[in-house]
Amino acid sequence: MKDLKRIEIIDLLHGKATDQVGKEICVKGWVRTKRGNKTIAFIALNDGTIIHNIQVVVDLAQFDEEIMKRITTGACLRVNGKLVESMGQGQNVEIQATEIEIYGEADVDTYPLQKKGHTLEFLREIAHLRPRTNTFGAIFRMRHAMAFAVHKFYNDRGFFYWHSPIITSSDAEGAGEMFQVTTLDINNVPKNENGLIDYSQDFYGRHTSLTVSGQLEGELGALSLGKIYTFGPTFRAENSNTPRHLSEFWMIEPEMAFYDLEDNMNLAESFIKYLVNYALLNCKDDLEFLQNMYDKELIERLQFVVDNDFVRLKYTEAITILENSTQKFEFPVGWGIDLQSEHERYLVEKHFKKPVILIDYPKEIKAFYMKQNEDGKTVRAMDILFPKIGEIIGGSQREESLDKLIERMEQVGINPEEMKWYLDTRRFGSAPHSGFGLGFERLLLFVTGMVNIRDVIPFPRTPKNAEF
RNA sequence: UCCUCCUUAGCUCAGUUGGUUAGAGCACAUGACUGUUAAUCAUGGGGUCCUAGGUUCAAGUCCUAGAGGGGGAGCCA
Repeated sequence: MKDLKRIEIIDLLHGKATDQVGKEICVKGWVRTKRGNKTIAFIALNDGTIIHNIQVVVDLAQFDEEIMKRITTGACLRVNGKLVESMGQGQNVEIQATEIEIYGEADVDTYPLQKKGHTLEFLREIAHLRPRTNTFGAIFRMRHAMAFAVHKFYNDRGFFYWHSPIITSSDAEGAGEMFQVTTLDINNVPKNENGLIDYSQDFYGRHTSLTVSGQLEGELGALSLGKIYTFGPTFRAENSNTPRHLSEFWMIEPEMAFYDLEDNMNLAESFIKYLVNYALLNCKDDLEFLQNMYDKELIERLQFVVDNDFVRLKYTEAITILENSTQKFEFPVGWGIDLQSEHERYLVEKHFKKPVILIDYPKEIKAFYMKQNEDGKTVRAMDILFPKIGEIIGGSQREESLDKLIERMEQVGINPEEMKWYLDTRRFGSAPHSGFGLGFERLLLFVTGMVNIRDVIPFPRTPKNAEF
């Protein structure tokens, strides 16, 4: 077989290789469909670079019947052929095959993917093969684009990418149940004289867990480098079985010295708009596919978010709106309650019909590190609520006063002694600062139009499910 | 964790008041067709009715328990 340089399908279809028309080229990829008659076959070949396929035209008089039989949906091919303008409709160019090598066959009796559509539930059971479908190819290309855009956004604004630890000894982050990390033999755990587990014999000589948030370590970065962001995996051992929760997910947590809550909101809003706009500009083919297949208003909704200001509202005002609404709520509304899903949905989807930033929550329902307002009742918290997916961002201005922070920790039962390293930020050169966390997969739900969070991460981790 | 619905061919599903040999579409195989676009048409093969118990002359169908999945709730990002 002639040794030709491989050209990626994205370059063939997006014009970068138009000068190749009339020449013999090489493409490599996986067979999506094969159809045809006794004299001619059409193979739709996809190499993952783009959602579209290149059509390979095979004159059956020139190829052995046995080779053609082995070319089935899912097989991987190396094809040499002449790039020509297509004689059929549906594509501009196609390849008239001269030589075909089969890299890998896909047995039709056992290969689970077919030409026709599958349910997302079925594809979840074969998560190791689903990236070969149009849908998941589009989603995971967009996942990459969004991750890249995150770094570009912050780099362009002078933020530093800060690596907070994945293994942590702090269990006071207060964001949820933690996965324990240990090398102790769990069948024969060493005990101390009090009958408790003797962690001094463990790998780190102490009790350790997987992080539930990089925020506390992020504050250390902000109070030295000025503006940092983290972007890494996060783990929560909550028994949450919903389409919006994973036990292993990715979170972006910027933290900025000298930012107040207003600055924090401005950053968060421009960040989300930047990401959505980046998707509109750079993921056009994939968005159009997802819109056609799953969500007819997807692109319109993304454009709406880019073009419109988010509503900014104090918690107290939100309670008033809810109390004055004619809507019947399952959970009663009153100042001091933690807003339920139905309340958030009413505000975002019915009352304002826009993303909403809620601020100044009662201190009792928020974390200890949030800055207390002068009213003595509320804290400088902000949640950004999105249609359909709910809370996409949670953040706050942080309490910079050492005394107030210690007082609040004692009120909620956290021992300040164990958080000495964190309190040192307030003890030495404390500064006003703010930050927030964005759930990466929740953002992906919004930009892809998917409705189940298990469909926007390659290998979802949820309670009772850690296959692959 | 709670509520609720679902589990029948490789996939998506039908299956009546419990009753003879469990069906369809797609996929797959074979054949037809000189260019198809999720090609089309014809023919054919293909079943642990989720698992374990129970009721009954008789269970895919009814009952109990379990497993897996969907949706909703809580927790949150």
